[in-house]
Amino acid sequence: MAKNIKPRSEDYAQWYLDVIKAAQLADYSPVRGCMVIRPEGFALWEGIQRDLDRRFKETGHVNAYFPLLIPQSFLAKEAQHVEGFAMECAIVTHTKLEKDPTKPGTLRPAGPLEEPLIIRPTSETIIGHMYAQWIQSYRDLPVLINQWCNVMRWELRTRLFLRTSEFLWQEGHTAHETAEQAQAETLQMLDVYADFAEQFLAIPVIKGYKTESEKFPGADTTYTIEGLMQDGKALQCGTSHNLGQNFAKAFDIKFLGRDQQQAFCHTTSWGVSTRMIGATIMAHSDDEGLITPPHVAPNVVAIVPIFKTPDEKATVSAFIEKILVQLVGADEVTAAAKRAGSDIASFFFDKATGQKIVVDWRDSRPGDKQYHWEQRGVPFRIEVGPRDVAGGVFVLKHRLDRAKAITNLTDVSPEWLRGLLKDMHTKLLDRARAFRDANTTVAASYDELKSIVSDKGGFVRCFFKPDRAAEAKIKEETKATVRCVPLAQSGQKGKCIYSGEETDVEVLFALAY
RNA sequence: CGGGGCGUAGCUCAGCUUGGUAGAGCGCUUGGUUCGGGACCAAGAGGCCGUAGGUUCAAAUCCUAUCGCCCCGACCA
Repeated sequence: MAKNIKPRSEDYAQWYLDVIKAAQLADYSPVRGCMVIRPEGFALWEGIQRDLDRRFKETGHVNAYFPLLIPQSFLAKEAQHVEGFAMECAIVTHTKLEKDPTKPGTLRPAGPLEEPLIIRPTSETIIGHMYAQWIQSYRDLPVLINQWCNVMRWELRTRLFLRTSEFLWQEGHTAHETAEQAQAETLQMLDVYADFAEQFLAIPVIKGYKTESEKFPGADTTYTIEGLMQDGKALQCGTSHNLGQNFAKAFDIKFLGRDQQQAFCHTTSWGVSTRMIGATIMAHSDDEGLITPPHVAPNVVAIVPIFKTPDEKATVSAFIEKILVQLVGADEVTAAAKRAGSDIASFFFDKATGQKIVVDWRDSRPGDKQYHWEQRGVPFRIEVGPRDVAGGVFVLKHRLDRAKAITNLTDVSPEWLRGLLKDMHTKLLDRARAFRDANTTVAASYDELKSIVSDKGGFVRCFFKPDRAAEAKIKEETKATVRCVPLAQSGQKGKCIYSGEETDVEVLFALAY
C-alpha cells in the first residue's frame, strides 16, 4: 500500500492532492491560487492539446492568438458578461515600477494607465472586436478560429487543476451567417468534446445544456459535458456556447448578407481547460496513485531491471535490449543511446504522439522503482531479472488492476503493446461508465432527491421545470445544482419534483466541483 | 469579506504554558552491507524560529503591530 497517499475512503480531497504530489504533476506557487504545472503534469496537457487540436483541425478550425490584455471598457459592452466576470478580473493599472523613497528597498507602481487593462478571464470581447473588423460580407463567413492560451479569474477558493486563478485552456470562437449554422457548430463542438473525453481520456460524459442560472454570461444557450468523479460529485468538463447575436450586437460584428442587407453574425465559443487533468485524475486513479489513460500517458511502459552483480546486469541489459528492439525497432534503440540522458533511458514508442518507453537504470531498489512508476500512473511495467532471462520471459504488470503476467519475449511486438493499451482504455472507460451508471439514481420527489444527494451522491435524474428561484432554493437546501438537462430525454412526461407541475423536462442534479 | 487554524531545516512537525547555546522523523550527500514490492548501518550537509518594534541581563518562547498561508462559507471552467 502506498504510504504517502491517503486512501480515498478516508479523505477524498487529501487523496486527490496526494496523488498529484506523488506523481509530481503540479506544485503550489508563491502566488496564491496559481499553480506550477510540472513536467509530468504538463505532458498530460500536451497530450490533451495534441488530440484536441487534431479534432479542431479536422472540423475545419484554425489556430490564432489574441492578446492577454483587454481594455477594461470592452468588458462592459455585453451586459450579462459584465455581471459574470467583473467580480473576478485582475486589472493592470500601471506601466512600470519605481523605487519607493518612503520605504527603502521596496518598489511601487508608477505610470498609471489612462484606461486600465484587464487580464483576460475569457476572450469573447477582444475577439469580437477583431471579428467586427475582419467580417464585412457573408463571403467572409464562417470564421472558425481557436486559440490555446492562459486566462485568469481571481477565484476565491482554488484547487490544483480543478480551479486555479490562472489556467490554461483553449477557446474556440466562431462567427456564422445564420442561427442554424451557429447552432450546428455549437453542437458539433459539444460532440467533439464528448468523443474526446471518452475516446482519449476514457471519461464517460453526459451531454446536456445548462439552465438559465448556470449558463455562460452572455450566451443564449450553454451546452456542457458533465463527468462524475469517484466521490460522487459532478465535474463540468467542457462547455460549448451558442452566443446568438449577443456579442455580435455588443461588438458590432455585422456583414452584408446575400439579401444586400446588413445583419449581425451568430457567434459561438467553446472551451476545455487544464481542469480536464483534474477530471482524469479523479475519474481513474486509485489508492496506489495516478492511473493515466493510455492515450494520454507520456510513458506507456516502464521497464525495471533487476540484478545484483555486473554479470547479471549485463545479462538483463541484453535481454531488455531485445524487448526494446521488438517494440521500438533497432534504429530507435541506436538513436536513444546517442541522446544525452539520465539513468532513466527513454525510447519513442510512437513518434507521432511522443509516447515513450522508459528503462529505469537508477541505482535504487526494485521495490522503490515499482512504486515510483506505479504512482506516476504508467499503464504497464515490465520487470526483468536473471530468472526471467533464463526462461526467455519477463513479468508484465498492469497498472489498472495490478495484475501480473509472465510473458514470452517472442510475443512482444508493437501490435502486442498497442493491443494492451487499447484493452486498458476500454476497461478504464467501461469501469468509469459502470460507476457513473451505478451512481445515477432516479428521484420521483423532492424528498427523494434530498436523501439521495445526502446519502448516496452521484447524479440524480428527475423531472424538473427549470426555474431560477427554485434552483436557488434547492441549492440552498441541498447544495445540489442542476448539472444539465441531458440531450437524451426519455420523451415522457412527469411531475416536476419541486413545483409538482407537469413537465417533459428531465434534468440531472448533483453536488458539483 | 465572515468564522476557525498556522508561520521553526527541502517536507511533516515538536519545543512556547513556566524566557537561559536550535530539535526529531522523512528527504538529501558520502561510504559500506544489500537488492524479485518502499532495506540497514555509519558519517555528514542543511535554520536571522515569517517580518518589524517592544519588555528583559537574556526572546523561537512574553507583549504589540504587520505580512503571508491553509481550512470552512459566499463566487466560479
